[in-house]
Amino acid sequence: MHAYRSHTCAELNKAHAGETVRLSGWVHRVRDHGGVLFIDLRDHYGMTQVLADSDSPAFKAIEKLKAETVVRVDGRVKARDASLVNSKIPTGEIEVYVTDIEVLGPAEELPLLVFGDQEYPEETRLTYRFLDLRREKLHRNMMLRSRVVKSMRDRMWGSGFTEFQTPIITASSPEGARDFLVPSRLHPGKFYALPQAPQQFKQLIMVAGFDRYFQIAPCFRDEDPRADRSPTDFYQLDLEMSFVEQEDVFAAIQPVIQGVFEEFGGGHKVDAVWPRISYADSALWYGTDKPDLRNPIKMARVSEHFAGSGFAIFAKLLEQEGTEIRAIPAPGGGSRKFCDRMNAFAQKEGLPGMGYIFWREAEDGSGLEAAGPVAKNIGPERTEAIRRQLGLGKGDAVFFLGGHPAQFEAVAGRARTEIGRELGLTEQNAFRFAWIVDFPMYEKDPETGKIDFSHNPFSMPQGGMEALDGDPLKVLGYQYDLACNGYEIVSGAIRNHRPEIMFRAFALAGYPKEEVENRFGGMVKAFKFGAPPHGGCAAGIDRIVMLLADEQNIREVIMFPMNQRAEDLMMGAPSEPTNQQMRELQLRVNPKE
RNA sequence: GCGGUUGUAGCUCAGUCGGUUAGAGUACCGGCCUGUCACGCCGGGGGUCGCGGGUUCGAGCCCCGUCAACCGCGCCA
Repeated sequence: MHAYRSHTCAELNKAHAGETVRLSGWVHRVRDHGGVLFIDLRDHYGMTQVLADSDSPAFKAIEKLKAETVVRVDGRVKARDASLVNSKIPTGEIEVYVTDIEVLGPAEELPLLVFGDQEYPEETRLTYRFLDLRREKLHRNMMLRSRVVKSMRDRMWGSGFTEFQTPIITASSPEGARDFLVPSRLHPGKFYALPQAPQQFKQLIMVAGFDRYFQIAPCFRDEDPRADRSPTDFYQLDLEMSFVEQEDVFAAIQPVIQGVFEEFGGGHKVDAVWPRISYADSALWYGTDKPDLRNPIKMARVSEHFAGSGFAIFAKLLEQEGTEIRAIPAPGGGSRKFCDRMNAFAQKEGLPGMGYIFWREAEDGSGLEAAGPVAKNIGPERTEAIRRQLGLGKGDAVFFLGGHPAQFEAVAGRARTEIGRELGLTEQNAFRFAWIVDFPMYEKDPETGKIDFSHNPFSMPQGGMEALDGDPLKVLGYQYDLACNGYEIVSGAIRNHRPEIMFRAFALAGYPKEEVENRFGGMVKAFKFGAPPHGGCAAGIDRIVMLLADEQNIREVIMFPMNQRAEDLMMGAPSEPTNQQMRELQLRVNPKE
């Protein structure tokens, strides 16, 4: 017989009754009844109840077992009496009467219990990640992740993509984030960088003529984390294609993403038609470039109704260059209490507040009445015009925000989310997708006035060279994101494969030709020797699994995540190097102060 | 770097208006129990109330500072 097991803990059923078997696993739970005791024995596959009574030679040893001890048991499969069947587990029709037991791995008192659904602080969970991973939820999440990655890989192969690996220790690549640097021993004072994405490599793979590439690629960024953003490193389904336009990339990736969401989305509705929304429209309608389209609320410009109106705050504001008044409709939000609560929300988010109007039945029974301070100030005609523009009626409300859009757009977006959620307007059990397109190539730093790339500098500007002769802030790129339920899950671009357009594009952002050649010399050189037009994208695997697992935090779908301060509490990273290491690298720590 | 929330037993939490010996559940230890599957019953050990200072006759509770964790902003696809 095998040293450890003849079956897994999920395998046995009535058909095995009478057989002598060997199982190994963790002691999940012990139920000691004195003369008879039960153990739920758990392994990766499932759970089997084993038991012993005082006649069993193993009884004495079993009595002493503690939770999470790893044991090997030998025993006889017993069909359970009909009244004793446990329908909750697949092995519930049988149990194993233990004749011999061996402790393979003893366990001390646990800092975190594996059974039950007790919640634990992240610090404990991360320090003892190996215990947390034994628990049902994380174990399930990691298995889901594994299957999602396999499904993506199969779908990519099925679509004619080939998989290649690119270097991890490489040169700095300007995706916009901070690089992780690795000191070079052979070249003291010089550093490698971990790739923020395999961006330049995959473009070079296209130049090398491979046509359709993909990779499940680790990406490294030295930035602060968020609940939906893993610090230090994360994984992307990275792909690149030659001789394609934007719509070709969409057509290639949509079946993969849609297929994965249909396969693993737990029956949630999955959009088959993904609208294209311009960056400008997305900002106006949703206050973000990653809108949650399950929420039907669409914001709108309503400046004209306030210009020269009796609502002095907004009327004055509109006299300034570049200001707007925007409205967030709130169907069903027509109560003073709700409006005040949302106003308080806006104030908490750092705005002076949101004016509002809501419509109710007039007290004298004469019909519709507009309530709220804004309605009084602007008068009935303007109020009615707003109501008509937004298609609102009795029981509905509308909130107003004014100023320079850049300053309130993001808060407006969060207020939209909050309103949709509070009023129950946001659809449940659905995944809603949209391509956000036409991103601006450049943005102006509000403080220094300096023009810089707003996203990836390697994107092809729409209109090519000629477009770069006009106002840089008006130039759009062939750059796109896929938004799903309020998360950005894919990002990509048609690349700029023409060196002369690249130099011009970088010059607009203030980078001289020499610097471009210096920093991206390898790629620029490659483009001089016959580069195909190409483009691609990368899908955030952690985020996709997070959505599929219905988790709010990305750490719930990563096997060994960092904490909020980018520390690995289990492995003790980062840690101090030895003196010897520092000497070899010819480095010295220069402390602050 | 900034803001919010939290910090009490191994773990999850309660702790009233500032008042006498800081509680519960769970885990752990001991005892009882032959049909449980979140087994049950009896008993026990376990506390720098994050840390430092202050106010007070008296602080887990109030004040100041500080540290840590998480969430958010900045940052970042």
